[in-house]
Amino acid sequence: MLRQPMTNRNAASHTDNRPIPPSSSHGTDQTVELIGAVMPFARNAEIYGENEPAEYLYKVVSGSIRTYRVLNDGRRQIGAFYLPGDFFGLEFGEEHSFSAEAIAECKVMVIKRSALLALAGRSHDISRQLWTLTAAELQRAQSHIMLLIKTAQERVAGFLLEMAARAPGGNTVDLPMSRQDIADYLGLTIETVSRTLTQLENSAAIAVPTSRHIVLRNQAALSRLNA
Amino acid sequence: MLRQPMTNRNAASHTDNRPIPPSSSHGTDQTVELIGAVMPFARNAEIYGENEPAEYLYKVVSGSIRTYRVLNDGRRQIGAFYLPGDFFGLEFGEEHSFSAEAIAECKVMVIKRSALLALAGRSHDISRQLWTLTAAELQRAQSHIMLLIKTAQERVAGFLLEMAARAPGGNTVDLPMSRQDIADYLGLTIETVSRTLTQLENSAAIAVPTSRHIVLRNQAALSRLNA
DNA sequence: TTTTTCGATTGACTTGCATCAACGGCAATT
DNA sequence: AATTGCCGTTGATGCAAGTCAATCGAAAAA
Repeated sequence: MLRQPMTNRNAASHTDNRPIPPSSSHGTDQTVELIGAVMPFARNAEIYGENEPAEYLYKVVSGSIRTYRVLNDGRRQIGAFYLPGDFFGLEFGEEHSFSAEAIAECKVMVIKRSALLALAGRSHDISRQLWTLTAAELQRAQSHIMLLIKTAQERVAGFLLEMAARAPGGNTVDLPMSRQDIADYLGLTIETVSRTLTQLENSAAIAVPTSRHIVLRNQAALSRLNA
Repeated sequence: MLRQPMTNRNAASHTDNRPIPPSSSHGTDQTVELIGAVMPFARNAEIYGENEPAEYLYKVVSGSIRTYRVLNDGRRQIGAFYLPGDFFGLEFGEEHSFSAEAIAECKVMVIKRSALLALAGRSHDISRQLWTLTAAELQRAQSHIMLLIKTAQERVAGFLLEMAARAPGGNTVDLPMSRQDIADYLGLTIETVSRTLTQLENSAAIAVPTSRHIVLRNQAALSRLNA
């Protein structure tokens, strides 16, 4: 159940990667990307920390992001993975409820929350978009809850299907994250994730040509496991 | 891991308890309770089912409600418990993502979603309230996720603290729900819930004068367990 | 009062997943 | 080519929680 304190040994490094002033703003479209500046982040760099004031909303341009919480004894729970096109870091309250890190080098569009909220006060369109984003997060969290009550096989199958549905590319999945990240998302250990993948491979449900690249051979079988 | 198909054997009965037309509507306050009719539900009556069109938003007047999903093999996951004053059943999409049942006799205020959405289109106040409700649900779901990765003791302790924080009444908690409901909320079995409660009682953290009535003797110890 | 029923508790056992530890492959560094 | 570190895989062992089954109460029914 327990694990070494802090999974991500080589986290941080984070050479004051704070948002810089917006560069390009184009007119007054009724869209949330209104006032975005693109920022690069290095592998494992922290984008924001839990309980920090939530000054920005973020959109993934390239690469991928994980959000997580750490319990007092060091167990880490990953809340979500965000892929290109996804928004993250939107808070209703004033503080971030998770920490966020870059999984690998990535580019992230940064949108000032105060500007967004001001805009939402005037535009029904914008305020509806904020509601939309929160509702999408809620759906994700609810599916996540359903995952966490299942067996190891079901969790891994569900995870693979989720990733396949999100990233384009037919029945093949490229995982940007490590086994440790997957384990911390699914509430398992890396060993169990690894073993489960080989089980699924042996039962011909998937193929694992390289460890970060997975082919879904029998999507129906995976779905059957999923629920 | 598995359990008999469908936990709630004696559910339903549900003698067409569908919402009746609103009775009292008072002016045009900028509040979500605008167009509510109070409806009674019997113990275990279904208020709505998963995937049914989400026609209404609900507010608990008295009694309590559980929402849940059932997996194909019969495992039930309770999404949340709702106590007097709580809203439930708000959906961003067109369908309910959980089923809802009355835990015991209860009264529920019923608010037409279409009217609410129309209103939200005109009132920033209302649309902000909708966002608020969704954001509150999201927070709950995220805490629920954190619960589900913990040990049995930690889950039960967390659950008791959550209930104590929500219902007034100092360090004493009245549980409206059965052990099976608690188990399905925490991803445990009734036996483990029961055993864990007696453990907590033996370690003087709580007292259990009657099975639905629990006294928090050492809130600090419970919080320490909680995370 | 006695009986019935349903929920809660307890005990014995089984098992799935975590833990611990060793090993192998790959990429970056020297 | 050799070294170092990281990441993933595999095997052996232990424990926490699940399963099965019996019993106990308390509340409802007779």
